[in-house]
Amino acid sequence: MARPYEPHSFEEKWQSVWDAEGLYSVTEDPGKPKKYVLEMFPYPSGDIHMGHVRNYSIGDVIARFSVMRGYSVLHPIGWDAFGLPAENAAIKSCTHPAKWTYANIETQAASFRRMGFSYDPERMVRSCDVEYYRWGQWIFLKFWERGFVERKKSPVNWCPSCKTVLANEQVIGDGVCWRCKTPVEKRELEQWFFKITEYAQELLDDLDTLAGWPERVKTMQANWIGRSEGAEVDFEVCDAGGEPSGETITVFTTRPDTLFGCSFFLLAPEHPLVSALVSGTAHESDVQAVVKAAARETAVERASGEAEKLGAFTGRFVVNPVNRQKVPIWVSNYVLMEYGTGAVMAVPSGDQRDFEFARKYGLPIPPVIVAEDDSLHEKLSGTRERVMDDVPWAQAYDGYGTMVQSGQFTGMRGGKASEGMKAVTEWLESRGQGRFSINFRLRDWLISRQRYWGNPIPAIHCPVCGLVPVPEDRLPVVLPMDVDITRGETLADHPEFYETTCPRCGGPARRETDTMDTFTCSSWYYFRYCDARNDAQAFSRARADYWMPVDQYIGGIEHAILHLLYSRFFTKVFADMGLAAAREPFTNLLTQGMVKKDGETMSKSKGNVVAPEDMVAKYGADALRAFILFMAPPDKDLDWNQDGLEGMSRFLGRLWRYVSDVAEASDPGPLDSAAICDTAGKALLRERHRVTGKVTDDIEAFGFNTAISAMMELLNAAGDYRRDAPAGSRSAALERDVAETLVLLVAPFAPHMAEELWREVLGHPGSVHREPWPASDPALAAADEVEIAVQVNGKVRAKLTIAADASEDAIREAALGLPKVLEHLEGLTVRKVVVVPGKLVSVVATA
RNA sequence: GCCCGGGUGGCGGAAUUGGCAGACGCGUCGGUCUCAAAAACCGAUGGCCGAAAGGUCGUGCGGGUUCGAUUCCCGCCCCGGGCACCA
Repeated sequence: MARPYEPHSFEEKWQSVWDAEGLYSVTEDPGKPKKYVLEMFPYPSGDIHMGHVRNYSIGDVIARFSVMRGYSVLHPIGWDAFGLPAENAAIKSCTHPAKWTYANIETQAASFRRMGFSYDPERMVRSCDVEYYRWGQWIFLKFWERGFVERKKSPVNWCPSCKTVLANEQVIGDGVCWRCKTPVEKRELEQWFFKITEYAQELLDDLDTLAGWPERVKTMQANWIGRSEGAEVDFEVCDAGGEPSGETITVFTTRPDTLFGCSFFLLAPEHPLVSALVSGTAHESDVQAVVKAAARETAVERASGEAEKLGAFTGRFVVNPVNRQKVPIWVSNYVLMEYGTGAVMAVPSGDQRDFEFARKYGLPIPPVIVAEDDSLHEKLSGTRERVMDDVPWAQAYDGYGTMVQSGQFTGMRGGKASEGMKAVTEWLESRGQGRFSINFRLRDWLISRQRYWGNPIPAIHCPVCGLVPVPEDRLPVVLPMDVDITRGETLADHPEFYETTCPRCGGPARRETDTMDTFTCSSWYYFRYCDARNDAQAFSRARADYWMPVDQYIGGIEHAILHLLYSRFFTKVFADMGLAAAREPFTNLLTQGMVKKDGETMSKSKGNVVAPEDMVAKYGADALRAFILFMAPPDKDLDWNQDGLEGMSRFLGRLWRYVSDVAEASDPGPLDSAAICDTAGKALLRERHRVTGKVTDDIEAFGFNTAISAMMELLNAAGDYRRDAPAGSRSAALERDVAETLVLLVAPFAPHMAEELWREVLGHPGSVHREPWPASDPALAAADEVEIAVQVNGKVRAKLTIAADASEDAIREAALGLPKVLEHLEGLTVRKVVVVPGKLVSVVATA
């Protein structure tokens, strides 16, 4: 009597065997094509959740499938182990972040192992290990050497809850911290930056090369980089007496074609010139009021665009270079110091914000671009001088149209990237008062953090020499373990750490006490995996060039900008440093959807967490893995439902029983397909080849749910054959072939059961996971007879069974001869017959 | 406001160079087995009308193209996500 399907009797056994056999250890193999399959490495939060199960199950199927398809597969795992939660947990439970982190890694790794994921154990990295982070420091120094590191004072985002600054990318939604969702504050601080803006253009351009990325991720990155084409225009400032002073303020504009419509000029409240312009004048108090009001606005208000537009006149003027007209300088809160130059030429007829501001403060709104169908078009067409100072419009017009009241440019076509835009810019350029310019929204990456549990920035502040890098041969700067985090201490509270001497002059100096953003650790870990135990280099070029780029990257959409943009930047700098050839890190990207419960994200606070461990305890890892992939396509959100898991367990049990039953007969030897002549046998043989082909195609297209459906169909067909075909006529060789095929197909999804069946039940000596993927013969997959639907006037009236290779004429004739069809054609004349071979016949008839 | 993604049975979902809507699974109902239950197996299962044969409606809504539309086009509605005073 065959054993029942009891996953707990063998799942952990095989995990040990696989480890002992070194099944997942991989080295560079020039004889095979390589494939680098990578899931985003996890933060060791302690317990695994369904999102992990889903993410890593997807990767594991792709990795195992790729091995069976003959690739040399790199499939590593590691831990993104620095970060704030460890500090918070340490404070809460009076322990050390390191202790908490390493303990979590241990439990989480055990859970991953219990899921049966196929990771190369020799490549595991932990970003909080000095063997790893020392190379992060080395990279920092190399970036510094090449001019990509900068320490500067600027308005930065401060999270009051995390008590540290954040990069722009880490402020999400309505101006809240990406990690704790607290509204961030602006502070003027001196901080460390990576000059990611130097790569803005390439980061944007190369999105076009990423054919294997979801369109929306590329769109989000493109929007984030925010390239604008336009011009810089120099405006001469008038002195207090209203006479041109020779000094200029430059603005960036995407619409130089509207320059003749500039009726006022704006400065951001934080603009350094503001106080100089108004100090001691009658306008000072009004302007200061606006500046103070702007400073009080929270990031949330300002970012949402809901803050009311406030402004005050400075009493001063600039000269519009195209018409020498004097326009008043105002200060307003809707001008951002961070974008462009912090100064704006306001064209209220062409920009909605300027329009609203002009209406509020009674400033002129001279039209300069009018649409052909606008009532003003006829009135102003060809008018060079300004004759009209207001518009009968309810809002600004920013579309294309004819330039009016625009001097020698009048009559040209205006609008974005228009003829007029080019002509005005060229004219300015010829006079040295402007130039074509490109502006990016992307800011430099702020990488310093005022936190303890991170990678120390290898820099020294010397009162004599200034900022001095820690010399390469003195790396690593080791993170001291005796900082008392339970009292909220950071490195800045630890003189033993920061008191040092200057490497350049030898005098007393202070070591930098900020640590690096954890996103710096995750920006290059996939390079380290290629050569994880190298203690002389971050990684060797040869190994990196063998494995990189990652062929398939899998992770959450929440990193659409953050981690994925930073990693692309690192990879480009590495390439320019000659460290590796790849200019893009991830060739194909799969962003998996969230796992929810009753439409909500699972969280402890909502009390709706379904623990994967409980599911494994009840149904085994195989059922859980297969089920979470069966529930929905990987990129879609899914709602957890335990009943379905039970169903998956049933399917695996049926498969187990089928293979066990078939294996009871002695091995009949290889199948001769040509020997299968009976209808039932041929049908099963066809199904075996059809399904094999479909599972192969589906896995390649990430259609894991339909791949599993197809296996179910094959098992159903095999069961029907076993049940319905007369005992004497059944082919043992066919059944054996179908059983083995099913085991091979299911191996990436349910690796333990497949292994138990393969080795113990079917009696093969080696691992199923080293077997070649089963082949599908399209000739055998094709049916020799097909059923065709016959429609009369658009409605299916009959079915026709006919040879698959029947000619169109034969199909037409057979269809028109069917009794049902004749019945529906009675009294009608056939006007047209459409034949789609293999699909249907459509008869059109009228009275 | 702008940009993506989505809307298909009781549920998850399947089907797209336009060709039989609802594969596969869950659930439900009925049956076999059992003293009984569980497990397992078999069968039915979009709505409406009908005893049945069959008919008819049906892929968010309204139009259009076509022999034929879940699929293509036009105009909307709803849900989810991203961006948002970016000059």
